[in-house]
Amino acid sequence: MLSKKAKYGLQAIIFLAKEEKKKKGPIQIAELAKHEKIPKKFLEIILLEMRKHGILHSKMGVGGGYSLGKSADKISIGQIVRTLDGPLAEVSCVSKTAYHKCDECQNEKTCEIRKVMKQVRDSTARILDGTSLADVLKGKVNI
Amino acid sequence: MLSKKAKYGLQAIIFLAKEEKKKKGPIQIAELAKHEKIPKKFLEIILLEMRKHGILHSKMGVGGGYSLGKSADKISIGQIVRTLDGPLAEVSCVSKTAYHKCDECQNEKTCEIRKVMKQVRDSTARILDGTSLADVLKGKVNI
DNA sequence: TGAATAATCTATTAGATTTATAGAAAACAT
DNA sequence: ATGTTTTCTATAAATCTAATAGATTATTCA
Repeated sequence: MLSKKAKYGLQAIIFLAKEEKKKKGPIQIAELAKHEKIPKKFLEIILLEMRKHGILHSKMGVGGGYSLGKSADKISIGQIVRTLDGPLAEVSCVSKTAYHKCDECQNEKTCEIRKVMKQVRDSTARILDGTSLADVLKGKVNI
Repeated sequence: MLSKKAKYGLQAIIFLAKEEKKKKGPIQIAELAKHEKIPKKFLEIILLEMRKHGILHSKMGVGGGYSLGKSADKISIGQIVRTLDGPLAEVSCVSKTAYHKCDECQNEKTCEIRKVMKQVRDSTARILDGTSLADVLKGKVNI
């Protein structure tokens, strides 16, 4: 399950992307928190984390606030989820961004659990890395 | 990420399925724990949970132990993971087995996060529900 | 230069979840 | 009856999640 952190983060960045389109300047944490009904102090942590990963850009002081760190078609949902919730993989031995051997593992080459979970990771990554914020805004994501 | 519980459970049931093929009788928790290097008391809980879901069968007393609750081709990896770790879905509003509205949600119909996460759930479910223990034993799962 | 604004940093915390462990009770075979 | 094996109840340490509080730093503008 996605954590609240990831959900809040997705809500927030989608809002920022929408505002960006309207050519408004940066949005302040307080406004964002109020609009999306997210606890302000918690949102601070979330935004900061995304900024440190280059997904967002911030500016202090008067007229400051948060805006996208790159164009919406360059930010994938996969990047956002990884930043806030860690690797997509269900077992660390199939993670591309944070590989390490499972402690329980006897033999990675023959592990059948690994094979199944690799399929899951790959299909998840294909979807999440293949969907950008811009796609989401355009409603390009179909059910 | 899969919990240790789910990993241990998968290891254990794969071992049971292999032993079943050899026409041995039921396997005792102690033996299973030793063979798979799983803390015995923790394994008890895990096996019991799978038994209560009909995935495993148990017998008390001398000559007792655990065996599969149905044939290996009728047990999917999806069932096992759901039993031990809960729903596959990343957000509860796209879960088939445990649907409920997200608390943060303003409008489920238009939620773009939901649309992406529904794709992820569906592809994950397709893989995990489409892979049986029998497939795993046959090495039918390809990387 | 100084006041106001807004992000950033440090620290703490309540509560939930995960990963176990201990011991007693119930079921079963011989 | 006795030993074997699962099952139930209870507890606990460690970690993670979600959040809050307060001080600090950077920036703008008058």
